[in-house]
Amino acid sequence: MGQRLNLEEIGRMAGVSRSTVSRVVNGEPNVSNSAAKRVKAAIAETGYRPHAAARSLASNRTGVLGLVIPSAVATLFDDPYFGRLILGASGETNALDATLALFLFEQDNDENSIISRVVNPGLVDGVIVTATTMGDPVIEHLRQANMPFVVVGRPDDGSASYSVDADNRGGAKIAAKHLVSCGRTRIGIITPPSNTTAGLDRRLGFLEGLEEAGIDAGGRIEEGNWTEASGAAALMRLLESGVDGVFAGSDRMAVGALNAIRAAGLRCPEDVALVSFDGLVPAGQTSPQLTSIVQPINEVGQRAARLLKSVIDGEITTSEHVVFPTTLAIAESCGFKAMT
Amino acid sequence: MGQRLNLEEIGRMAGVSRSTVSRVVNGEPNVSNSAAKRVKAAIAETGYRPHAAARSLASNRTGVLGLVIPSAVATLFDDPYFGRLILGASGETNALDATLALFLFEQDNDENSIISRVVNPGLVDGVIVTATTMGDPVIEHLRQANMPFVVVGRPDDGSASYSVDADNRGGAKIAAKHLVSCGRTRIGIITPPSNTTAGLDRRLGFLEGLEEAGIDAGGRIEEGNWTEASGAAALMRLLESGVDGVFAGSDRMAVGALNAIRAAGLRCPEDVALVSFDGLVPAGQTSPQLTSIVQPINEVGQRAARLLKSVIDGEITTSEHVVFPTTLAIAESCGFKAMT
DNA sequence: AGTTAGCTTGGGAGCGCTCTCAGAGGGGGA
DNA sequence: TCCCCCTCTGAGAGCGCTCCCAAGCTAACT
Repeated sequence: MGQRLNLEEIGRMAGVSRSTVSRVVNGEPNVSNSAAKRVKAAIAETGYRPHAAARSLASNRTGVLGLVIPSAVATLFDDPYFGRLILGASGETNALDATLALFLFEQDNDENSIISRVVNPGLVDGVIVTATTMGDPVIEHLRQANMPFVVVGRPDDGSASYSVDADNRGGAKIAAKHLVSCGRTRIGIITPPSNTTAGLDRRLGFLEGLEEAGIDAGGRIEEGNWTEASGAAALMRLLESGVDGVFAGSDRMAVGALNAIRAAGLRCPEDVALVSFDGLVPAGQTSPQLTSIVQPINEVGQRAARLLKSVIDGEITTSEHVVFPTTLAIAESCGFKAMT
Repeated sequence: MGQRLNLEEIGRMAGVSRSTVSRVVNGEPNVSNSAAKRVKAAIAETGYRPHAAARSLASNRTGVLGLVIPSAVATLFDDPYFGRLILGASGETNALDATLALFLFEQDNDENSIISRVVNPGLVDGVIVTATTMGDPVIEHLRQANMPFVVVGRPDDGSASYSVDADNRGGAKIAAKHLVSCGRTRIGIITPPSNTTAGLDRRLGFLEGLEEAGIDAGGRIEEGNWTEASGAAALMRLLESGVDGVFAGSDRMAVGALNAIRAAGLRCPEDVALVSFDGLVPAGQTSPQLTSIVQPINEVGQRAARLLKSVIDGEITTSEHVVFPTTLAIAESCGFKAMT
C-alpha cells in the first residue's frame, strides 16, 4: 500500500514528476508524447481523479456555479418555471464541465444562513440569482462579498452588472394587441405581483399595447401572486368590470382564470378570451388550449450560466444585459380566427 | 494591507494563534472566555468566513451533498415529482448546514462525464441517487469509487445499503381495493415503465389488491412512460377491453387518461372511475378532482438527505431501508360515495 | 510543598494541488 | 563551432485549513 492516489503517486508510476502529471491532467502543452502516454496509462490504470478541494485551494477556483432561488417554496411546487430554469442552467453547467450548487430559500430565516454559505470563499466561483422580488437583500450581500453574480430577470435598480431576462414588456404588449386583434374591447389584465420586475414589466407592456391600439384599460387591472387560486380570484373581480378579454401574467394564473371562467358559467374564448404568459402548459392539458406569450426559460438558464462563467473567467469587463425575445403562440383560448 | 483574511490574520487581531481561532470557529470546547470573545469580535469586525476548499482539503469533508437525477429531461419539465424531491432534499440539506449539488443527466452521453465528476474526490461527501431505471450503472460506479450514497426508490438488487422509498406496492394495493369498493368490476391499470422498480411495485401491488378482492385483471394491463400522452394512449387501449375502473400509476398519466376518457365521449367517474398515484395534482386543476394514492415526496427527499448525512458521519453501520407509507386521498374521480 | 490532573494554548506537519522559476537538453542559424 | 532559443522537466513555495502533540498554567488533593 503506497500513497493515497495523488499526483505524486501517478508521477512515481509514470516515472515523471508531479508537475508533469499536473500538466497532462490539465491538458497543458509542452509535454513530450512519451511522458504523456505513460501518465495517461497510469491514470487509466488507477482511475485517478484529481482532488477537487486541493485544486480549488491552490487555484482559487472551485468549478462550482451556484443557483440561488429565493422564496421558492410557494411556486416551485407547481410552477414548472423553476424546473425549466434549473434544467437550462444545469445543462450549460454540465457543458462547461462545472458543477451546479442549488440554494433554495425555504423561509425567511433561512436567508441569512444560506447567503453566508453562498458567499463562503472556496465554495462557489459565482452565482446565478433569480431576483424575484424587488429590493432583495441577496444582491447587496453578493456585491459586498465581491462574489461574481448574474441576475435572472431585470434587476430593479442599476445594481447588477450582468443579467439575463425575457422580454416581458414586449411580450405583454403583443398579448394586448393580440386580444385587440381578436376583436376584444373590454380587456383586462391579471398581473404578477407588483413587487417583481416581471410583474411591473408585464403590466407596463400590456398598458402600452392597449394604448397603441387606442383602447383604454378602464381600471381592469387585478394583481395575482402567481398561483392558480389568485388567478381565479382576480378573474372573478375582472368579471364584475365586464371583461371580454383577459391577459393573465403567468400560466398558472391563467389556468386558475380559465377554471374561474368555467365556474362562472361562461365560455372561453366565446365570452372571455384569454392570453397567458410563459408557454409552459403542454398541449392538451387545458381545454381550450392556452394561447400564450412564450418565454424561452431554458435558454435563459443556459445563457445565465454561460454568462456567469465568462464573468468569472474575466472574459467580460463591461456590463451585459441579455434580453430574450418572447413570442406569441396562438392556440384556442384567445378565439383567434385567421383570415383565409 | 496585511494578509488575506484567514485564520492567521484573525488570530493576529485577537492576539491568539491560528489554532485557537479555529477552535472558536468550529465551536470546540476548551477555549477561555476572554480569548473566545476577542476572536469573535475580530470575526464580526472583518466578516471573516472560513475558506471552504481549505477546510475540505484538510478535513477531507466538503459539506456538500450531491443529488443525482438520471434521465431527468423527459420528466422534470412537467412532472412536479422531481421538484418536490429537490425541495425536500434542499430543505434538509440547509437544516444540516450543508450545500446541495445537483447533477442532472441531460442525455446519455452526459452520463460518463457527470458520473466522473460526482465521484471526484473532494467535491461531494456523498450523493442521493434517484434510481429511476433498473440496472442503472450509476450505482455501480458509486460503489467502486467508494462514495457514500443513498438511493431514492427501491434498488433493484441488493446493491444498495441505504434507501428511502414510498410504499408503492402497498399504495397500489389500496388503489385496487378502493376501486373494487366503489363497485367497479372490470378494473385495469396503466403502469409506469416496467424497467423501474416503482413501476413493478405498483403493478404488483395492484394485482395483489385485485386478487385479494377476488377479481381478475383479465389482462387489462397497459404500460405508460410517465407522460400524459402515454396515459391517454394506454387508456384508449384499456377502453377496448371494456374497463369501468382504472388505476393510473402516476398523476401525469392519470391526467392524460382523464382527457382520453372525455375525448372518447365518456364520463369520469360515471363510466370509468379513475384512481391516480402521487397526489401532486392540486385541487381544482382537474375536473373531476383526482382520487389519488399520496406519497410523501418531500419527506422522502428530506429523509434521504438526513440518512446520507448519517452515513457520511459514520453514525450508521448496518444497512437501512426506509419505506414511507402511502395514503388514499379520496376525491371525485373514483366515484366513491360514503355511507351516511 | 509535591504531585497530578485538567484546562488552555501554540506550533508543526500535512492535505493535494497550482504556479513560478530555473535548469537541462536539443536543434537551427550565423 | 558557438550561441541562442525553444521544448520539456522538476522542485520549491504556498493556498488556508485541521489534526495532533507538547508545553504552560492553574487548581485540587495528598
